[in-house]
Parts: sequence; C-alpha cells; structure tokens
Amino acid sequence: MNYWLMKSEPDEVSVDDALAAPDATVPWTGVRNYQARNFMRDAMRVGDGVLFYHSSCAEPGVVGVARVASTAYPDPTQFDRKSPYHDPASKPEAPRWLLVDVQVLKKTRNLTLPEMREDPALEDLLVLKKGNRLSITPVEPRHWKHILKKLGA
DNA sequence: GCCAACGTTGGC
DNA sequence: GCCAACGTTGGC
Repeated sequence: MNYWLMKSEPDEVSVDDALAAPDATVPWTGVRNYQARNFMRDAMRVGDGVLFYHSSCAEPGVVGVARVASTAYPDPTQFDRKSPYHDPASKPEAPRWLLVDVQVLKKTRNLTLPEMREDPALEDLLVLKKGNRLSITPVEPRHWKHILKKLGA
C-alpha cells in the first residue's frame, strides 16, 4: 500500500464536488506531466491512500482523505478538442495521458500549507519542497500517519 | 498580478 | 546532446 498527495484546483474539482459525485468518485483528469503520469501508471494500486489537496486557491492545504479507486486508464479529455486538456499530439491508438479514479473517503478540516510548513515532522514532505510543481507526489508512511493524526482522520 | 522554479520545445 | 526561449504552476 502506497500513499499519495494529489492536487486539485477547487475551482475545477473541489473535495465537495468529489463528495457530491456518484460513489464520491471522480476521474482525475488533466494530468499533463510525465512524472505524475508515471506514478499513476507504474506505482499506484487500487486502495492506495490519497491526501486530497486544494491548490491555486485562497487557502491551499489538505482537505480530505481519499483512495485510489481504479488502475490507470486513458484520460478522455486528451482527445476532446473542446477541452483545455486536449492534446492534439496524442492518438487514440497510443494514448499519452492516463488518469485514475479517486474516491473521497472523508472530508477533513483544511490542514493548510503554512500549518504544514511549521511542523518539523513534515519537513521532508515532498509537496513542501521548494519549487515543487508536481501535481501528484508520493507520501511516506510516517508522513501519512502524522497528517491523518493531525486531521483526526 | 507578480515572479521563482521548473518542464518542454526546437534550433543547431 | 546542448541550451535558450518559452509556457506553466502555484504561492503570495
């Protein structure tokens, strides 16, 4: 079992949006970074733990606990001409971009970015590293446990 | 809106 | 294969 932190812009898909979806499950569309894609393709397993993170918003932070609910499969938005995620270079017979389904298990309080930054136990959390831009990052078990404890989840 | 940091592109 | 230019991310 692995653990992950996955960023979503709440203007696009918030934790509330995900909770409102059938089975509280949403396809994680729009990943257009090879490293993040490879995590989904090569390392994620159904049942892996996910920290649902809101980015590019007023109060960035972890807002929910979720699980990986599917293996990786082609992201349909790459073939949709009208989607902002459309990739004209990707062919249906050789899809370039993948996604997984993510099921929210629990909405939590917002464990904010500043709050995480001031916690010495989270010093090595990848998402806190300077210059980090990856939308999907692995989370070490000790960090996972620590964060869930802080969230009372 | 600004800008640092990073990833991708493309000429050579 | 190098690297400058460009585009994007994402906190502030």
